[in-house]
Amino acid sequence: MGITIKEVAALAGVSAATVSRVLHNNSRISEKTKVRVRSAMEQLGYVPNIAARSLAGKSPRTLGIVLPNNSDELFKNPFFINAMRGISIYAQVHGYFLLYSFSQDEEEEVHFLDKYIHSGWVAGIILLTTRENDRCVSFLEKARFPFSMIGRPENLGNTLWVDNDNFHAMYQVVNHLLDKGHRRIGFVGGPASFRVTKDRLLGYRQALSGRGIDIEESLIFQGKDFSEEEGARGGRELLGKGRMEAFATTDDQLAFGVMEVCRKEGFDHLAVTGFNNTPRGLYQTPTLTTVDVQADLLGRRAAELIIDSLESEDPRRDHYIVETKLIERQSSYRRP
Amino acid sequence: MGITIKEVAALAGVSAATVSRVLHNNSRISEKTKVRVRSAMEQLGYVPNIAARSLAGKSPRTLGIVLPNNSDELFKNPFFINAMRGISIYAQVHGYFLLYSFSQDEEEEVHFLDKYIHSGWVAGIILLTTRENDRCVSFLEKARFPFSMIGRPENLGNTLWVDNDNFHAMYQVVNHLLDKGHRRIGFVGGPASFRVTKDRLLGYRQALSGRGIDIEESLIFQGKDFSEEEGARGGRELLGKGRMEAFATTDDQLAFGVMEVCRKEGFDHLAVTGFNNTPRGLYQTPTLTTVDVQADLLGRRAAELIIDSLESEDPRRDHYIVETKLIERQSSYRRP
DNA sequence: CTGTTAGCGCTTTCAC
DNA sequence: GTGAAAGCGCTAACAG
Repeated sequence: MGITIKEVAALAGVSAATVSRVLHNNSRISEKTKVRVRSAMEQLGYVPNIAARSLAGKSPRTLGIVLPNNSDELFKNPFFINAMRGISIYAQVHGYFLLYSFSQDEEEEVHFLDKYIHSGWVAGIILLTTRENDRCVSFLEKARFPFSMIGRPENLGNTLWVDNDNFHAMYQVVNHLLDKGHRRIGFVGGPASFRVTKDRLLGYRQALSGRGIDIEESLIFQGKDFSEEEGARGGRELLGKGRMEAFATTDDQLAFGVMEVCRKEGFDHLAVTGFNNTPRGLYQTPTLTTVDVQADLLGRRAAELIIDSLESEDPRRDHYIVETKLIERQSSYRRP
Repeated sequence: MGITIKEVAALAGVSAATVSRVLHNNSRISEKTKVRVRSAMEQLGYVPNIAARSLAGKSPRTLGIVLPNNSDELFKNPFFINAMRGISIYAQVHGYFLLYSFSQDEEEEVHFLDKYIHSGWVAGIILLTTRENDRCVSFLEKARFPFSMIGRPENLGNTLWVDNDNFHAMYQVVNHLLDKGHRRIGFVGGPASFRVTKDRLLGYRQALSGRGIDIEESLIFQGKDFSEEEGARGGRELLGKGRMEAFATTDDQLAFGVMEVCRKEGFDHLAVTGFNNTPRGLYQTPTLTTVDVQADLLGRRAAELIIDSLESEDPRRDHYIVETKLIERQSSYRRP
């Protein structure tokens, strides 16, 4: 397999225990031996055997990540891969490995978590999405296993989380639409059970009432998922409610669906906005105004939270709010 | 952490060794005890500690995957995430965990492999891409560490690999273009050092000469990478070579670049084809004819090869050729 | 068929 | 400051 601690010890002329101490930067070890041991490790290309370390009671320095597999959202939306990359960057610097798996549904997710936890393979978990009454969250809390999550938890106990200010993001979007002169603005969101949907809906409501505009409940559509099809369904439904001016959606896929319907029905001048800044938005006509949620930064922060909490006894923070960026493109502007 | 083998043994009234034997389906163990042990495991919710198992000389049942981080190809092209999912599906069934990391460049890739190997954390590696004189391949071969790869290796010793028939795929594309009546067809490829580029170029050559068409070397462009910008550069260059009719590219991103240039220069009737079937191709005008390489199946097969070789002494196969699918859309048809 | 025992590589008391 | 020794949970001879 590889060089063991004993071989390093032999070359450096010390005991295995000493090598282990050098490895962990133990304070009471002479500079001289430190140097000697380090050069021995260097020479032999020593890499600690993680299994042994983990067995001996140390953290395996590995994080588990569960990816959803439902829908093709995963592939059309670079959110997850970006988040994974963000996680990877921080994990790398801190010497953590990353384990992943795709799951079909919530039950399977919990199943994976169970395996992760009891296998002794991982020190902590990162959850990339959050539902209402998320079984993963409750499972991890019950097991008292360290984790951090993207998305704000229902009741923040000691939970580590990172999220956008979804309320504010949508508030900003709707105000942007209002600034551009649109008044009768519909809301096309994903499942009502998702916290993001709720927060964004709230932002929508506040933005309108903040400008003294009455909210028409019939202009609020919440789909079964975040797909283009649901977007189309929502768009069609709202177009049936009389003269529309704009659609604030909670996802680019939904927005694409709405745009498609508008095109077909001859309303291609209506404003539409999305969320997530997927590449395709750039190639629509008109180009899609959207919100960049900074998935990589969300991932990085989530990694930061869990790793810091694993490493230090009194971690400095338990959450981060990651800024969103409104990407103003053509689709939100007033067009003839 | 969790239930240990001893606790299971105690409950079942046997020794730890027996439990271990049941775990591994050892033949000479009585049905009765098997049942008893299994129910004990069930009751306690026993999950083997992988670190201990791995330390005791068993395979850690974990695979390492190195993802490229260069360029944003990773995010625009769902190839990798699809391949990862394919891998995950097979790995899951066979009880394998998956480790991943993103790397900046070849050097870092090798660095990761080194860590993977010597950490004792992984039993095998899957490489998702292959360059010419790939340092990862040579590194793994030298270390005699089990791996499988997507892409055909330079010299297939015992290497496990899976690939499309890239020659045939491009051969098919070019014949399709010829069938549609195009004659003066340019080639816009990625870096010449990649095997895929070579194979596809060969397919291009063969298809033309097979129809008795002279190959103009000046119509062959090979870019620095697979980006849209390089595609545009290639497109511009070829448009300077006189009247073109079609462009066979080796990647959708390249194709998008070519289409953009054609549009700008007033040649939007020229045919263009891509590779990889990225979602954006559907939303181009005209919609992009492309080749689906079945990334998920490539991944699944790669996992199959490495896991099978790890599990059995005489694995049945050392490679798979995964079929490609020509997706005929508007961009390859003759337009006024 | 099943139990006993040694040992995988590392960390961690406990001595010195 | 450093070494010796025990032990983490599991597997694999070796006995019986």
